[in-house]
Amino acid sequence: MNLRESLNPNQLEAAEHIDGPLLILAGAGSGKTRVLTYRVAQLIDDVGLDPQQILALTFTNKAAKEMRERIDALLGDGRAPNWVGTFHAISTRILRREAENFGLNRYFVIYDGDDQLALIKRVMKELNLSDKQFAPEAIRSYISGAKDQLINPEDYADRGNNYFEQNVSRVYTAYQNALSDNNALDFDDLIMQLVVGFENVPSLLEHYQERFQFINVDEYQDTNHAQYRLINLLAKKYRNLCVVGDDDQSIYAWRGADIKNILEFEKDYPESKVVRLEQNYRSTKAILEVGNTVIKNNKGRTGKELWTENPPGDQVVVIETMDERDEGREVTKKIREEMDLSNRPLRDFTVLYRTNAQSRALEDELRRASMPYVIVGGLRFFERKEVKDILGYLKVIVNPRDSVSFRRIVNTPPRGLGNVSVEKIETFAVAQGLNTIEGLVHSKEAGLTPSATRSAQALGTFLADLAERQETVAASEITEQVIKETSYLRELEIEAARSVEAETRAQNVRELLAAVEEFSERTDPPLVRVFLEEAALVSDFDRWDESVDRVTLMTLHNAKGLEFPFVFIAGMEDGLFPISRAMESQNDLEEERRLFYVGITRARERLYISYANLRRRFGGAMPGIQSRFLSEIPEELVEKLSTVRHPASSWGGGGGDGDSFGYPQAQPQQREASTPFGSLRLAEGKKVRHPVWGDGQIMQINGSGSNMRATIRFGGVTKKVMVKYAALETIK
DNA sequence: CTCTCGCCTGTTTTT
DNA sequence: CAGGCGAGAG
Repeated sequence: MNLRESLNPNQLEAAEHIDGPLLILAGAGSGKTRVLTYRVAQLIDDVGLDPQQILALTFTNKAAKEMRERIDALLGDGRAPNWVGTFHAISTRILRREAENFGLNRYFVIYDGDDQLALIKRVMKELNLSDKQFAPEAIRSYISGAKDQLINPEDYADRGNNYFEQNVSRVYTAYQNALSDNNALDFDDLIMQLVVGFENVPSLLEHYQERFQFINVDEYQDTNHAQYRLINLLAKKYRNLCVVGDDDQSIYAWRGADIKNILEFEKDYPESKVVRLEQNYRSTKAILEVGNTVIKNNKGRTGKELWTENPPGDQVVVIETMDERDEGREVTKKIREEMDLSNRPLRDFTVLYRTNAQSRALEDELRRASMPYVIVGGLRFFERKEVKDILGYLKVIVNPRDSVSFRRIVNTPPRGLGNVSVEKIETFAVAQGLNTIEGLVHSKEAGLTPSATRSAQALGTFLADLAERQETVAASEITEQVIKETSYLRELEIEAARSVEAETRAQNVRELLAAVEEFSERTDPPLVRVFLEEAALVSDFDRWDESVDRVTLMTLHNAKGLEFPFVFIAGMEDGLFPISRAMESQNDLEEERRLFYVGITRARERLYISYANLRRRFGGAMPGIQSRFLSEIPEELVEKLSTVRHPASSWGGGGGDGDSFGYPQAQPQQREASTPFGSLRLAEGKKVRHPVWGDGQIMQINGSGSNMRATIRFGGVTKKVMVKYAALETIK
């Protein structure tokens, strides 16, 4: 392995740094994975470190896998470190190993967002909190936020809270107890419990500090406080901590990521070395310049300016389209053109968008054009109803205390065990100190109707039998038995004859079966609980096989860390991107801009950006006004295309109010304004009442959502108002 | 107890 | 438009 030949001077400086903290500020496409892998390989090969002393943390399994493989390839002798994984996977691994020391049961199950919500709803019911008054989803996100901040229920209760938070606090306390009763941890717990555990048991922390003398963290700008703390604890003793990140690509503030972690790294580790990687190896000069100019509009960044020796490349293409279908057609057309022009495979193309819902129209058009595609993300495979149903059985088998899964499966498919019976069984089980399976088996004593008793006992026996055999039998066999016994697949297949959805669901079940079989073949021993672990921690993104030749569709968030020769960013409209909720605060808007930056910098050769003048959402239509971000792109770097017929005079001229991109904006009849008082539908010509100026007529509307401005004539005077602040009401 | 119908409401992003 | 939820019938 020759570092000198493979790396540029800055990369080399980072890769050769051995002792002490290291911060690598790595711009998009600057080869950070390369540096990271070389560094680790070097630590092992040249410095002679035991690979097991190295810990490497990533955010996706895919990134972890890639890193492991690349290190392996460099070393070429199978000595690659074993502790390379996502925060969640590594934490889980330690938690299970040390469960007894942390006061946990090592067979805990992992609850995803769905399970969390189900449990929260139940807890709320027990507390007599109306889910109308307090949205369970909102409570869930508050609790999740608290855990990201390492705030436990007691601390949460002690903070000066408002009324809503006081109720969150009650739920949080009860929810946490319920989790423990269920022997379950939610996603956020995986990190938090480990931190808490380490803090409570110093000897254990010390053990792991000794074990992991060299720690690497990828995407450091995305760490939240709990993750930060975890790293901090582990690295405290030897301070051999290498973090890599890019503050310009921080796009997860909404889930607790704290950009301060990277900005203040040097404060935390004053002796640290800082290396900047600013040479970009990925994109053309044009693309990079577009990215640079856009991101410059953000304040509060460490300030990098990427450069490249790559060719200048083509202008960025901005396409105006009529509506989302037209946009889909246009994207398809451009892909075909590029393919024909330079003989490119489909896998060279990706279409990125802000919200998952946008994939639909794109899919329709791709399908119509018979262009194979794959959607990465969206509703995750392991979160689909039918898949979760089957997994629910497995979860109960592994952990019969899991009442969330128990409730899910006890009457799925219907077996005559309704609410009344289930509650009787549960009350009985709790009173007798039995788990759910035992409760079923002994349900004769629970006071059910005779037919319900029979049903419950049959289910109980079935589950107990599988639970008993789970250590000796492959996960695939257990899953097959569940599917057979419940007739789950058979029912779906019968239904599939007349319903397309049923066919899809049947396929998902078959795919699950295939996944368990694949797992059972490659794992030894192929235990159910290990399979469940994988299912819980593997995202759809990780399952994506990029070697198959097809167009990739995904959200901009999912695209981070990837690159494609041809990138399309669709739905470039105000209110959609930037998303309306983010348009009011500077911070949120800057995060949206970073997201745009991430999108731009995915492209190697060619970047297409499109927007639609009309976008159907829900039932109705929303006018599409081109995104404010478009005006931040220097005109000379842009080639404008449009499928919309314009009067010749409208072209290229500074149309109207100056914030336009040179296109005449669509003038649809109605636009929706969001105001603190709710949404308001306005249209030009409509009459409105203003609290100060009285009645008037709308002459012109600019912007949309919370940014809508209207020009209104009140008698003789014309006023421009910000709809959000004007407290208008419509009148006949 | 189960199923179906119709109403309501909601789309940001995810480990 | 779709998925969730409550009410009411069988």
